[in-house]
Amino acid sequence: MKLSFTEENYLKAIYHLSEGSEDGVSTNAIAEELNTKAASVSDMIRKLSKKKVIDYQKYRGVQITNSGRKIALQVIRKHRLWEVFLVEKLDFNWDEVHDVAEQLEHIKSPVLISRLDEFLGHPSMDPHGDPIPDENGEIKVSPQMPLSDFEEASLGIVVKVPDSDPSLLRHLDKIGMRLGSKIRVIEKVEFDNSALIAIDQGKELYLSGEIAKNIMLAVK
Amino acid sequence: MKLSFTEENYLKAIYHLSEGSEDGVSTNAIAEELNTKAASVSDMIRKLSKKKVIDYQKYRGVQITNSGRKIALQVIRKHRLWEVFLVEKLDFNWDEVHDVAEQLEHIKSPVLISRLDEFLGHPSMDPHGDPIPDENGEIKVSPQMPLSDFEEASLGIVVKVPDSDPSLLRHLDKIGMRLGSKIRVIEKVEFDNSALIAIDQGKELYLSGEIAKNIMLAVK
DNA sequence: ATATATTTTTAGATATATCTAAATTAATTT
DNA sequence: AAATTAATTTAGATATATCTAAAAATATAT
Repeated sequence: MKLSFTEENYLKAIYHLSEGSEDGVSTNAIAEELNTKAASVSDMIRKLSKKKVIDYQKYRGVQITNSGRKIALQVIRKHRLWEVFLVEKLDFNWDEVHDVAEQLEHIKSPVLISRLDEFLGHPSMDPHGDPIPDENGEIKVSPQMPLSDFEEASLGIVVKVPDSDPSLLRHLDKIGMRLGSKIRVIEKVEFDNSALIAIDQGKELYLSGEIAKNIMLAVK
Repeated sequence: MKLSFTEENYLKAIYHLSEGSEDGVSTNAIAEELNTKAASVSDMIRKLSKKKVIDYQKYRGVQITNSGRKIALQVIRKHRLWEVFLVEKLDFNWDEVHDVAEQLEHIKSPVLISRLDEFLGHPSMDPHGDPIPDENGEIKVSPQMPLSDFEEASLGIVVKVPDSDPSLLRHLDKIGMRLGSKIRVIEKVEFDNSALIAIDQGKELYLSGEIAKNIMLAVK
């Protein structure tokens, strides 16, 4: 199955949007995710449906098929392996890799990715803590929960952060939060869902609810 | 100046075809180089001309401009650096890298290439002996001549081989010829332009004229 | 259950990159 | 210099990926 650059991006978006919910993915949701218009999405949905990578009934949203999921996971695998390469080998910061990986993930080569995987030592996660699917599309997910759902006086380890927002990642750099950081949730502010935390036993600081819900901590 | 994937490929082809000759590059020559039709080339030539990367007068062929040459050389720089990466870091053979590099050369990232260049130790040539232009598009060329032009009983070092023909490269592997190989031209056969040679003081063998004219040897 | 709002699809355009076939221009031969 | 051949361009299609505006279907509110 050969998909174009654009088709791969649609499929990836549909995969991400269908994670953690059984419902079909709506046209509008896809349009928003890809910064395009619902009309364009309708067209593309028809194409992808014809290629059997999604199931689609008019006005009922789409569901990714097994073969579609497999393709999406291979694209995601490539994206995350390239991110590891950029950070580990080329000294990119974690906020600089997303856009470049968005391009690199579409390079077509049967051998390139397996060789890259080997060169990098078969990493299990990318620089933001997202798991890297194996050649068969299998993913190992560790149990985790957003910082915002942790209770007062609880402890956790940062295992995942959003990968596509450089400004958030630079802010995390500034406050010294990285993968593996030990977080103590000291106090939760009901008014705005912000939280007072300490990072690696350091200075205490407030984290907005918006950030807190995007930081995933390991659940033992 | 932003060029599309396809525009970059046209410009690269025009650059290669205009090397070593002052004449304009013909529409047909470009079409053949890119395995497309003259009609398509005519369309693209108009576009590139409007962008001032080539000079063009109807029916008179095209000349690459300074700004066009600069862009072409940056694409070539990327292509060759990626080839070095694939061979040096990912253990690709020299006959496997061309097609992948054709894709990788179009990745747009201001920092990626300078970091890659540094990671690779600022290499001066690619796996086939082609020089890698620097950030300013400067190329250092060593004096060289095709094996076919060497006289009987002369000696030379292999400094360059064609990059885009895997079958030739695999053949060179088989006969043990690589960059740096010492070549002794023992005898030249007038009938078919083949040559009897010895590689690295090894066994003697005949090389067809077709191959001999594609192998570049250093001139003292 | 009817009216209103929202979502989704269709219809019709635009832009890129390609093609074939026909027309035009240039080059070559006699 | 006219005829022939070759090269190049134009005209008109096709396929992809996108858009806006209008129509149709579904969901929500009263």
